[in-house]
This record gives sequence, structure tokens and C-alpha cells, in this order.
Amino acid sequence: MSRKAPEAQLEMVRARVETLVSEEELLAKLRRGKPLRIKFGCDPSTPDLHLGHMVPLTKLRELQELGHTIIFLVGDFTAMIGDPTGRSRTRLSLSREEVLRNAETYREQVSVVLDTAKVEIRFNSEWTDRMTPPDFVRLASHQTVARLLEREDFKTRYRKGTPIALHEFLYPLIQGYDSVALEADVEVGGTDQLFNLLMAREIQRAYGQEAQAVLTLPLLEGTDGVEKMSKSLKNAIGVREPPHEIYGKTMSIHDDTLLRWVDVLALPDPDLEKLHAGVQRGEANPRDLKRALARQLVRRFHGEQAAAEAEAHFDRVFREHRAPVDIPEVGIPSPGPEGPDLVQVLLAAGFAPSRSEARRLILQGGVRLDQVTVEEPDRSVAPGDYLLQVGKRRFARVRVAPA
RNA sequence: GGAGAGGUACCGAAGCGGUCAAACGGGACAGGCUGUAAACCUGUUGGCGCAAGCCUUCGGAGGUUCGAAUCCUCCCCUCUCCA
Repeated sequence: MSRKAPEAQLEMVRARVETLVSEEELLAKLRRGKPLRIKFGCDPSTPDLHLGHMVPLTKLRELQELGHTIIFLVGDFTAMIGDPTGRSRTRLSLSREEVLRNAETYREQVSVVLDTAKVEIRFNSEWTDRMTPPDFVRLASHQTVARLLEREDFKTRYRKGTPIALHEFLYPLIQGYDSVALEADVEVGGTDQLFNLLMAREIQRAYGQEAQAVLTLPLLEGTDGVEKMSKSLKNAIGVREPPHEIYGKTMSIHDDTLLRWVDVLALPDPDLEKLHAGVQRGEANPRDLKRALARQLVRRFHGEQAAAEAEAHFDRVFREHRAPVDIPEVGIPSPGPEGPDLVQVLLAAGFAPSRSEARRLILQGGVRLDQVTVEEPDRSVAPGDYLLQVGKRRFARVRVAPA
């Protein structure tokens, strides 16, 4: 276990952090010289990690290397509520098996960043299941409605007249109680969690504990560059996505979003930093920085070789407009000697959900057969092998069987 | 319990008896351009049909009407104020 001086640790911890409450308290905790208990909450209903999660996880990695104990709190009970964002509807509760399975995949994915052998994984149902109705009433008595309404999304929802279900108020309270149960010294989360994390401090004090220090990390914007990255907004890049997806999606982010991604997400790397500075001065091409970032991300989750391959694939398909190396093959039965029409081929290849859609794609000139644009939807495709392309990025090798 | 306002396509939001498969914006997809799957410009965006056209859609179930997203009845859900 590293034994850096508390002041030096504080310095490291503070880097890239959005808010730290409070420096004095954290320093005092560090000075006691005991490993700190660092709480990090995770939602078991969405077990797929994306790049946004990497931001706090990287911070946890640093804390772990400083010798502190990382506690992954799986909010299996709170998942019944769902963090009130106003977007998500009340979620169905997950079965015990699902929770355990999700927690396991979580551990597996997290192992890319953390030493999971040293991570303590806990479930909040451990204590919530033992709490009685009087216990909940007591917990609720420690907070006021006015205080809860201070939370930004509650406030806006209340003002705009969008529904707030009563149980949503419970979320911050229970999350706060989790800190009591875990005796957390520090809690790490995204900036959107600030309210909940601060609430936990108040709950801890109400239960006679020292308040946890709070560390929030910037939220990563999604690939749209506007909303925070989230799977449900479909602007996320999952860490388990295939290399060329991670690479390609990264290349598709707006140039405006790029610098921020590099700031928030990138691991230290001299090349990246040089390009970053160059782009800021308007000297370097944003594309090159984007390439470097995309490469680093793929390398991180799939290794060096995959990164090189993903880049080669991208260059081939999008810069040189050639067909990729690996193309899925689709066999299509032939309804008659003339073969299926092009619409049927698109459908069979899974490139269109309906005949109308397929027809539109063809009429718009988005469909190529053996590199040649075909604009007649009812053109029949004789038995044989073809290279089918829809748009710039979807390819299939199509084999039309003889009738 | 009382009074009022609402529930529209992937999302937001118009429409309030026919001209509504439903304006507009976002998203998505396609085309052009390019330094990139960026930006920008153009187009498409319920299903079936070559087409004429037909079928399904505006919280749910009934009803009025030649004709309903639009009017009526009941039900479900949400918001605001009062108790």
C-alpha cells in the first residue's frame, strides 16, 4: 500500500475533479493514515458500462492505487425506484438472479480499470431488507420536502408540472442511508449526483456519523455532444462494443465535443497532448486528434492490435470508400428463376425493417450492388453472389440461391 | 371530495368535424460536399402496392355523423387550485 503524504494524496485526488466537499475534511481523514472507505454507487439495471462510466472509474483507480478501499455499492433496492431524472419511469424490480448476474458482468467490465480483487462489492438490499416501516419513517423524518425540492430536476419538474411520484423522494434518502450503513469516508460520483452525495452527508450526521467527503467528476457528453452519455439516449459508446464501433463512433463526434472528451476521458499520452494543444491553437487538424483518441480508446478496451485494425478498417471504408475486409454473409432463397427483387434482398439482409423503407432507400440512391448504384426497387436479382451496400457503412455479401 | 387543464407518430409540439398518415422542430436514415461516420446543404421519415389506391394510427371502450385526432358518454392516467 502506498503511503504518500496526505497533502500529496489530496493533490492527486483533486485533479480533474469537478467539486470536492471539502478539502479540509478530506485532508483530516487522510491524516488519520487509515485506508479510506470510498463508496461508488452503481445501478444494477444497466450493466453495460460506457465511456461515461470511465471518468469516475479512472478516479477510483487512482484512489485504489493510493491504498484506499473501493466499495462498489450495487443499488439493487434503489433500482426499484430508479434515480429520479424525470426521464425514466418507475422501473420494474429485478429478480435476485438478475441482480447477481448484472453485478457479475459489472465486475468483469470494471476489471479493465480496477483491481477487482481488492474491490468490495455490496448490495444495499443487505440493510434495506432488514429495515422496518418505522425505520423508514425515521429516515424520512430527517429530511424536509423543501430541501428535497431544491434538487434541480425535482425543482424543474415541479415547476413544469411534470409528475413526481412520492417514492422518488425516497431515492436520495436511501442512497444517503447507504453511506451510513457502509460508514463511507468518501463518495465518488458524477456531477449529476452532487445533490444525492451531499444529502448523504446530512443523513450520516443525523445518524451520528462523520460526514463523507464528496468528490464529483465531470459528466461526459454523449456522441451527440449535447446530452450526457447514456445508453437510453442512444449516444453512448459501450466498453464492450466491437473495436470498429468504438473507433467509428468516436470519429463521428462533433469537432466541438472533441476537446472536452480528450480533457475528461483521455489517459495521459504525450502524442494526444501535443495534438490537443495544436488543435486549440488552430494548427492541428481535429481529425488527427480524433484519430488518436479513437485509437487510445480501442486500445484500452480491446488492445493494441484491435486498435490498429479498427483504424485500418475505418480508413478503408470511410476515407477510401472501399468495402471492409470482414463482411457478414447472407443467404437468400430465390422465389423463382429470376431471383428475388432488390427490395426483398434488402429485407433479407436486415438493412430495412419494411418494404416501404427498403424502397425509399433504393429510390434515394442509397443502395449499391457490386459497387453500382441501383435505383430500381423491383429490379430482380438473379441467383449468384453480390456485394450489397446500403449507405456508407452497411455491407453484406449476399448469396442468392438458385430457385 | 370539489373546480379547471391535459393525454397526438421515436421524442417535443401543432391541429380541435372533411382538404389529416396528421404542420413545425429534434432525432434517425439517405444523397451532395469534405479534412471525418465532424460541420454545412438537400431529401426521406406508418404499412402493403409499379401505380391508382387500400389498410392501421392521435390514452382505452362505446356512441353521434355520409364522414371524427377533432363532437357526446363512460373508464384509465397526469398536472394545477381548493378541501
